[in-house]
Amino acid sequence: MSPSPTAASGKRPTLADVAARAGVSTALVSTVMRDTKGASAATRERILQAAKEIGYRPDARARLLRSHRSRLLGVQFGLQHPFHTDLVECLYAAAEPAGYQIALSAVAPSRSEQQAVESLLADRCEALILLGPQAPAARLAELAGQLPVVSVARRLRPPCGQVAVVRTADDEGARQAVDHLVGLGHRDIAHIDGGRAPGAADRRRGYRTAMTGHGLAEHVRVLPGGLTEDEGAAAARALLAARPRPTAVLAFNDRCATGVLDTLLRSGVQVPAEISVIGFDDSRLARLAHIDLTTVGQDIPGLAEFAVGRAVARLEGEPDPEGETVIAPRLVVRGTTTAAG
Amino acid sequence: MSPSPTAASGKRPTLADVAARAGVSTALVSTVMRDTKGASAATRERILQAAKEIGYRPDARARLLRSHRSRLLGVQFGLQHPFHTDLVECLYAAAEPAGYQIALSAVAPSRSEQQAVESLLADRCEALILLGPQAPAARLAELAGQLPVVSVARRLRPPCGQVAVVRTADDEGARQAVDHLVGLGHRDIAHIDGGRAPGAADRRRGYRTAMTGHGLAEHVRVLPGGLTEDEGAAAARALLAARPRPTAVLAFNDRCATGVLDTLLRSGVQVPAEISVIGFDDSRLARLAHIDLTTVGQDIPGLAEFAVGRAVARLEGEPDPEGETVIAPRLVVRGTTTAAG
DNA sequence: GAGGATAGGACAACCCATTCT
DNA sequence: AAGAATGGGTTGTCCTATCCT
Repeated sequence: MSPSPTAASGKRPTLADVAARAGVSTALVSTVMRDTKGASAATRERILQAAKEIGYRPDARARLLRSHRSRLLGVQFGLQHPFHTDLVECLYAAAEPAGYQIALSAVAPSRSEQQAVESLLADRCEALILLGPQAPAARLAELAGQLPVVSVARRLRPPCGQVAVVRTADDEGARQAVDHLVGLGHRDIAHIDGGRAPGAADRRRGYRTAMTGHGLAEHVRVLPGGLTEDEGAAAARALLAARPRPTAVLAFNDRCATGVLDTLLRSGVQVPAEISVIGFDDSRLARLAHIDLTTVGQDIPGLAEFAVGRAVARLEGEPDPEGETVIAPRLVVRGTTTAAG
Repeated sequence: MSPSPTAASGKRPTLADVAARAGVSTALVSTVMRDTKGASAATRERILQAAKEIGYRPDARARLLRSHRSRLLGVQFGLQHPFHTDLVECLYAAAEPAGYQIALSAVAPSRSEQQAVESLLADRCEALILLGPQAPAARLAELAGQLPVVSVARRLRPPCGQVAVVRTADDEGARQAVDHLVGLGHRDIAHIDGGRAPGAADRRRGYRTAMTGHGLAEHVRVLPGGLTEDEGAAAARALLAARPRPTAVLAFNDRCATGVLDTLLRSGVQVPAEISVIGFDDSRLARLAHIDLTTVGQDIPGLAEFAVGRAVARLEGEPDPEGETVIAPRLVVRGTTTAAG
C-alpha cells in the first residue's frame, strides 16, 4: 500500500508543490486559491485538481504575514461564563458575513486576562473584542493605542477615548428589577453586588437610585458578592443571618443568583414564597426549569452585532461614533419572584 | 502630548526596528528574544531595553512560519457543553508545563466541526485534540494521516490505527449507574441515549449488559435522546406517556438529564420520589444545588492530562501505545436517586 | 608573545504566501 | 500568466575579538 502523498513528503505541501504539479507559477496558484480573477477556467480547474491531489492547504500564517490584513478579530472570554459563551457564538455569526474570522482566547482561573491578550496580540489580530474585561482602564487605553479595542459589557468612565464600549444599560436593568419587585409589594430589597466586576457599579447605582425613587432609601442594603456561584452562596449566608431579613434580592448575575438559590434551598428557605430572587443576563442557566430564574435579560445577539460592527468600522476607517453603544435590557419574569408575603 | 512610539510609526515594530535602535543585527535580537544563549549579558540588557522602549512584540506567525515547530495544540470543543469547557480549562493547564500552547476552535450550532478543524489546520497546529468529535471515523483517520490526532471521549472501533483515543470507560459508567439503581430496588430502568453522539453506543451497551446481568433484560428500554436539554426534554415526554412508566432513568449526559428533570418538574412528577434520574459527566451543571444530580463522574483533569500527554508523545517521537487510554468513571450520588417506591 | 579554543555577533538563506511589474 | 520583491522572524555558516596556556 502506497503512503498518501501528504504523508509521504513528510511535510505539508506548499504553493510551490501545487505549482510544480500543475505546471504553472506559484503566483497563479495563489490567484486560484484566493478565488480571484486572473486565471482561465481550464487552468483554474487543473490547479484545483492538483491541489486536491496532494492535499494542499493554504498556510494562514504565511498568508497574513504577507498581506497586511489578517482579518482576524481577537476575542477574550470567560470559559465558565454562560453569558460569555453565548456571546462568543453570536460573535462568530456576526463576524463571518463581515468577512472576518474569530481568534478565541479563554480566561480561566488558571489563565489570566494578561495571558489571554498577549496571545491574541502575538497572533496579529487586527482588533480586540474583550468580554467583560477586568483589566485596569489604563491598560485598556494602552492597548487601544495599538489597535481597535471593543469592551463588551464593561463600561469605562470617563469615556476612554480610544476604547469602544458596547454594553447593556445596567442601571436601567437594575431599575427594572427593583420596579418589578416593588410592584409585587416588596420593600426590603437587598442587592448582592459584583464588587469590581464589569457592570457592577452601574447595577449598584441603578439599584440605589430605584430604591430611593420609590422612597425606600432606608431599605437599601448592598451585600458584597461577585460573579460566581460561590460568591453568591457566601452572600446568601450573610443575608440569612441578617435581621430583618430582606424579602427580595437582586443578584449581580445569573451565576451569582444560582449560588444564592442553592444556599437558600439547602437552608430550607422557600423561593419565592419567603424570598424573591432576581438574576442578571438571562443566560441559558436562567432558563433551566429547575432554576427558572427571573432575570434581567441582556440582548446577546445585539451586543455581538454591535461589537463586531464597531471593531470593523474602526478597521475599515468608517466613521465610528467614539464612546458607548448602550443597549436596553428587558426583564424576563420567571418563577423566582412573587408578591411579598 | 507626543504620540507613543508605537502609535507614531503606524505599524508594529519589528526585529529590525529593535536592532537599529540597539545597534546590533536582527539575528542577535532574535537570539535575545528567544532567550537563547549566544549574547552577552550587557548586549542582552541593551536589546531588551530597546525592545521595551518601542513596544516590540514578536510576531507569533512569522516566527512559526520559519521555525518548523509551532508548539501549538489545536483544540476543538463545544462552546455550550460544560463538560467541554471544563476540559478546555484543564487542557490549558496541562499544555503549559509541557511547553505547548493551545489554539481554540469552537463548535456551535452556527459553526460546524469541519469549519473548526479547517481553521485549526490553517493555523499550523502540530496536533489536534478533538473533544467529542462527531465527524465520521474515516475523516478522523484521514486527518490522522497528516498530523497526530487525539479523540477525547469518542471511541473509534475498530481501533483506528493513527487516531489516539482518550476516554472514560463509558460502559462501566453505565453499569455503575444501573447497579446503583438496582441496589435501590429499581427494576424498570429506562435509558435515554445519545443516538450517534460520542460514547453513546458504549453507554447503551453498558446499560443493556448491566440490565441483563441483573436479570432485567425484559425491562430494557432505550429511548432516543441526544446531548442537549431539548432532546432530553423530548425524551422525557415520551417517557411520561409510556405504560408502565419506568421508575428510573439513566440519561446520556448531564445536559440531557437536566432537560429530563425540567420536563418532569413541569409535569408535576416528583424526582426522585416517583422517578429517579441519573446523568453522566459530573459537569458543573450537575453540582448546582437545584439540580443536585446523581451522575456518573468523568475524571476531567485526568482526561486532559492524558490527551495532552499522548499528543506530545507523538510529536516528540516518544513511544506512544497506539490505541486507547481508558479512564475509570466514578458514580457521584446526589439527590435525584432514591429507593424504588 | 604566538597559536588555538571560545564566545559574541553579522550575514544571508529560508519559511510560504501575496502582490507588483 | 511568469518572475521577483516582500513581509517578519529563525537559523546555519562564518568571521573576529578575547582569553588561555
